[in-house]
Amino acid sequence: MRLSKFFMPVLRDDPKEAEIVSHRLMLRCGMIRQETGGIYSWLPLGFRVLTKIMDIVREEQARAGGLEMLMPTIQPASLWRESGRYDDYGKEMLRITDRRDNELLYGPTNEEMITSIVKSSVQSYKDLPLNLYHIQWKFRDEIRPRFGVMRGREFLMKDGYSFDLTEEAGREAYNRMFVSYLRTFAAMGLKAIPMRAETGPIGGNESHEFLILAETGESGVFFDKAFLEKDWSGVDIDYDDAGAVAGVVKEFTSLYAATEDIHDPAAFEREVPEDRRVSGRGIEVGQIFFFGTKYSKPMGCAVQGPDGKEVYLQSGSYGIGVSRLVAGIIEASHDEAGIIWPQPVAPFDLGLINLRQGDAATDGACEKLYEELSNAGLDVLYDDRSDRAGEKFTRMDLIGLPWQVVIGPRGVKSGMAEVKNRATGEKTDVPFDTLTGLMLDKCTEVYA
RNA sequence: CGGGGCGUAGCGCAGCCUGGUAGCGCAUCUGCUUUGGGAGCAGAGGGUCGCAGGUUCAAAUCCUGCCGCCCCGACCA
Repeated sequence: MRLSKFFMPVLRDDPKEAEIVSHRLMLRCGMIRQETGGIYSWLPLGFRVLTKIMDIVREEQARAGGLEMLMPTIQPASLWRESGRYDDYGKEMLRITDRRDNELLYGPTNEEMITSIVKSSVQSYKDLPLNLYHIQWKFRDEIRPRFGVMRGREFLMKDGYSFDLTEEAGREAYNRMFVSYLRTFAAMGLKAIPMRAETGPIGGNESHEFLILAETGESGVFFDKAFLEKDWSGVDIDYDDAGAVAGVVKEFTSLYAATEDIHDPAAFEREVPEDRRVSGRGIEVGQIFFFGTKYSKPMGCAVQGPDGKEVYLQSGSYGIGVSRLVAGIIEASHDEAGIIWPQPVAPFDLGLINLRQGDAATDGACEKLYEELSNAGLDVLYDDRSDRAGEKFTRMDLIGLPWQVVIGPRGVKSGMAEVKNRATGEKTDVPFDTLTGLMLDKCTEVYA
């Protein structure tokens, strides 16, 4: 992508409404634009990151047996009356009336709808297990939306639902999602610590929240230092091996980790040696629930078992805050100059900077490299604008692509490009003819 | 919902107290000179001063009502 043809309205000054760093940087980079309180447009740069995150979610869901589908944003109120949540949900639910006076709502989550779908289409235990998910916009009319897309009213969420015949099978489904979440966040370059959680309005008997550490996080967290020492990328798993899956879950849940809501100081002190106790702040990026028959029973979602008897399905639900992750990743990965994208979610693999746009030799070298890098399959943002060098450097640092390839008249003379690692700031001179190979290696390295 | 703050050009702000018909920086456009970490000079364009009433010869400025946004708290992916 040529910057001259891209839409990336970068702001030179900090917008006054943005307090926290991710919100500020997202606005400054031209990733998002607020339309009204807690509701945002995603501009091309931001949308690219959102898409990268969705790609990773889809890949890991597929691996763990999740089937993607798409349910609507608007739901009939009748569905929610069946589960009894229409009245429980309160003002957070946006209620709408259509022209025929039908009561509708903008979905804050989809347990009812998915249960209804499964109920109407699944009659036999032979059709189980099922694990269905979608990535769809949700609306929760928060009392106080804030911090940009971190706590928006409209937000993009991956929500998945499992249906099993027995409680044991349901718990195995929960475990598979637990492990897949570890993998999903790790694939984005994050360490998301699973913490025992309250079930809230979703209900149920078991739940874990996944939190990434960030100073600006909304939740206070307490956990065993061992989490920081773990190698998340090493969670390679055979999802068909229930014992192995349960082993990973046990490994992660046997260590103390809790948010302030349910933190038990006595247990913390008992279970974790003093020098290993860590407290800090975290951002919740995912939550999983196992709630058994909480929805299947009131909604009559049952199948015939092998013995011919009707059995209510055992369910869980599994959410990932996709749009929140964009902000969460920035909170976890930035410096004074701007964002530092982990490679897997970066909007582009690298930025190519032409320091002297209009100079025939420099333009020629840049065009050639741009073509070469692109043909190699890399996603390149080519800064071909005629701005001054300083502005280009500052802007590229701000948007935080993992690698910068800098080409100016000096380098063209010596046949060298300067390659800068955004995270470390390290700069290396690389001959033009080996550049593409090197960048291809760098950009496709498994994220560690 | 309680408490605090803010709405003036694309962005950041001054002007308001003490009414006299709108200004600064950056950005934008044109030209020339520059060009390896947010250039210089010269010129130009751009604003129903959040909205609606009221007071006044005259309102960005004073009064009333409304709307929107941000921050702190109780709730949440």
